[in-house]
Amino acid sequence: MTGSDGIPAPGDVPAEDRPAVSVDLVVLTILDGKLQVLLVRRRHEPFGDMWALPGGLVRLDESLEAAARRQLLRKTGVSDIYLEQLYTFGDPDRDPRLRVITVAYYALVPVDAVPILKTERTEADIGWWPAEPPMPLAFDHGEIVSYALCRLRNKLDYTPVGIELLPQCFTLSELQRVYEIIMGRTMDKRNFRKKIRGKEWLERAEGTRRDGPHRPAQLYRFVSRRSE
Amino acid sequence: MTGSDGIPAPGDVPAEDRPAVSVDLVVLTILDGKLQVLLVRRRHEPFGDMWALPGGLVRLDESLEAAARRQLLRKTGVSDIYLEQLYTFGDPDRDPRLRVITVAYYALVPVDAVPILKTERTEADIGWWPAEPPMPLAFDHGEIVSYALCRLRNKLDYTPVGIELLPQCFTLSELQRVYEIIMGRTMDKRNFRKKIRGKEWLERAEGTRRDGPHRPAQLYRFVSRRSE
DNA sequence: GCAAAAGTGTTGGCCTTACACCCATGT
DNA sequence: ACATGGGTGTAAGGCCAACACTTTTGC
Repeated sequence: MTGSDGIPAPGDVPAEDRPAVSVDLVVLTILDGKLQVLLVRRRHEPFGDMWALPGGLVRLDESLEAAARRQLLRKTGVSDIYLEQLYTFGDPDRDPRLRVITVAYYALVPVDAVPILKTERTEADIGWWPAEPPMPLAFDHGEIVSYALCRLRNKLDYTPVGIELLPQCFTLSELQRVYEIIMGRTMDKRNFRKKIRGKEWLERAEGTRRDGPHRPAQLYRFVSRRSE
Repeated sequence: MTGSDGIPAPGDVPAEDRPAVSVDLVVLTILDGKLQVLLVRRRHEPFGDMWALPGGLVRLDESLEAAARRQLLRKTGVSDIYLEQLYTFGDPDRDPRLRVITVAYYALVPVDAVPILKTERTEADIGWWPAEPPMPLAFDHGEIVSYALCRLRNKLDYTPVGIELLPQCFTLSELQRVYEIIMGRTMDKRNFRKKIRGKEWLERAEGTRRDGPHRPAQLYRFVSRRSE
């Protein structure tokens, strides 16, 4: 069956003329005062021994987001996390073996929510690497990471994205540090507090954090988050 | 060859286990004082006789954007137009026949740049339809159109998107009308002019437009656009 | 008592909004 | 002359950036 306009219906295209479709994940966290991205080491050609984004092929019966969550769970053990579709990269030459179109997602995880990866990476084949400056990655994954960082920064202007990088309770200074790390610049403490106090997504939690020879800090919490 | 993590390399997946990949286009214009979207009438099941977004399968050797431009050229005869990737829709059930993942793009065209479509649609199988209120469309195309409108409105806040809907020379009133139509609300003439005058992407053109029993309007132009 | 981070207000500039009248032309 | 859209300024309020000192604790 062919459309009246000469365009074949999808089912008429031989399956071998179809590209493969994958998802790739830019999983970001804050570690050592820097944005870090989760990478896996490739074991095979092409790009053997290079670092790459975690990802994998989309199964025929799962949605794109489900595929992304499956990869995330497999690599990090975390589920129920902030995940957003980023962009779809489909340059015909991005994989030298065959045509692979990849739908990129990005995820933000509090570093202490990823138990497996809290240890230093030694020579394991998965680990956190600084998101900047860009390092050479397999395929077009460097470009995908840049794109994710760009999106994250824009998004921070109008949504409480920093939320996802902190544990349930946190101090305002910790939140400010997250913002500073993402934006790559320092901010004024009073202005920062003025801006975010009054946001509807923030509320005081009970208790304080005392973690040093100084005044304890009031704890805060995000309203209506996972586990509420 | 199988990855050390048990994940098959893309080439190891039988081609028949791959989804089909298409692009769909949300081509928007302003016509009759409304945002209108270009639709084609389906001639076959499923969704026979319903209206749908123009689109088609991605060829193995072309990039996603190239596929989108090819479809755009085929349906409208226009090339060299503003085109942006929107989102990728991949619900397993979005096409009842087989798994089709579609990468949606949106495009903005000045209505008078689409010669074929300036006529009313009669009973042709392609034509402009008001983008709002939403009408029932084939597949998940209604959702895609909503998404495009949402994106367009957000984008208008910080980029001169309205550009793409106007001919090369235009009056400030015409530009304001574009903004009003996109945003769905009226704006104050003096404030509007204050805001956009001083934008670096706008410059006065020579001449005026006199098209009625009233004062002629100064023409403006966008800097560094196609044909410059 | 001192080191270290927590906490707190005011001011000036800029941007956004609201608002009303005269101008140039065609008929 | 009049009808029609083109064109212009000002004042008030809100938002953002700059800026310095006191408080509470552990040692």
